[in-house]
Amino acid sequence: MKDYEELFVALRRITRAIDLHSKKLQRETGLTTSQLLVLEAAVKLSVASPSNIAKEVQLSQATVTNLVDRMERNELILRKKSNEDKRVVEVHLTEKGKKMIDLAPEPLQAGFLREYRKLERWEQHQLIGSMQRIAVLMDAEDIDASPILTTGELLTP
Amino acid sequence: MKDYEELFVALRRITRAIDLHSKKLQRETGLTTSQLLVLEAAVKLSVASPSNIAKEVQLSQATVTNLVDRMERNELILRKKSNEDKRVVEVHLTEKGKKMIDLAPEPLQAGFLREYRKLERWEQHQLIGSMQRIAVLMDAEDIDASPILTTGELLTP
DNA sequence: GAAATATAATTAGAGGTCTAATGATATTTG
DNA sequence: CAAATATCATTAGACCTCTAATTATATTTC
Repeated sequence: MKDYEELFVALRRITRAIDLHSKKLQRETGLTTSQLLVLEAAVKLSVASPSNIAKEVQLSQATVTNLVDRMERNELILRKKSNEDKRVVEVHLTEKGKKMIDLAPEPLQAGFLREYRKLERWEQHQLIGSMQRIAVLMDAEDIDASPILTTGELLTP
Repeated sequence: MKDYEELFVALRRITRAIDLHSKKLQRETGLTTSQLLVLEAAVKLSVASPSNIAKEVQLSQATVTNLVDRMERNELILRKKSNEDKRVVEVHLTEKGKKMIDLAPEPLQAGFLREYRKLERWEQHQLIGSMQRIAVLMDAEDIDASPILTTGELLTP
């Protein structure tokens, strides 16, 4: 039993729960969690370009392009080239997109939120603090990350 | 600003950090985190069938089949039909697979583990406790999850 | 023992996510 | 101004993940 195993298992359970919720959201509303976040970011940002959205929601630019593609196909947003800078694409919500954002449920499980809101303020803060602490530790660069495998023969080309 | 937003952001950062680490692992060793977990489960379980592995690592059976496919292609494992029950497939490690499991790094960032191990025992337990609490809340059924959208017109067919 | 039901695994299809390569514009510099 | 360099977006190619449908084999039941 590795020393971090409990933590790892809990992390995986959470990750999976979030993913499953996203899929459920999609079945019920047609929008996944990521799409909803991008939609919200597009409203919030004064210049809703893919790169700005990517920064806002913490995804790569390529992933945002992918999500925007799908939402454009579903007529939730429109792409428009910027006049100032022709490299830049502006993402605009359609009427349908605006309706969607009003109607869409929260990106976290209703059951979870209900329970979370029952907690004392200090308990909520403790949870947030713990998660942020882990997030910071994980974001940190893997400074001493020298490749462990150097045999070559085991690597997939 | 929604009341749970900080928590949500931290969760997303963690999820992403884990994913990025998995991709880095793959570049360096050819194995993703999920593949490594499946490999370890196959060693650990007395009957290493896809369904048992799925239970062990908390993934769907279909996902495990997918991972096993890839690892079979990379000659890390072999499939063998069970003699007792012809529906059952047994996953066996090849020599290459065994070597791999010995050499593979931990499924969490080295930097994270180093910092984590520096924490006092009670701090580690607090982190684990918080994570488990969140995991439990999220796993719980969405009991009152009535579809919020019922207009139909907004649904993707 | 044959029909109905159940279980194991796989396949099909849809998303999500990333990096690396490419294409289109802008900006900088000799 | 023209060439070199930057930046923004998209495309290509991998992999992960899921649910629903399908296939093969077991088990149950009449």
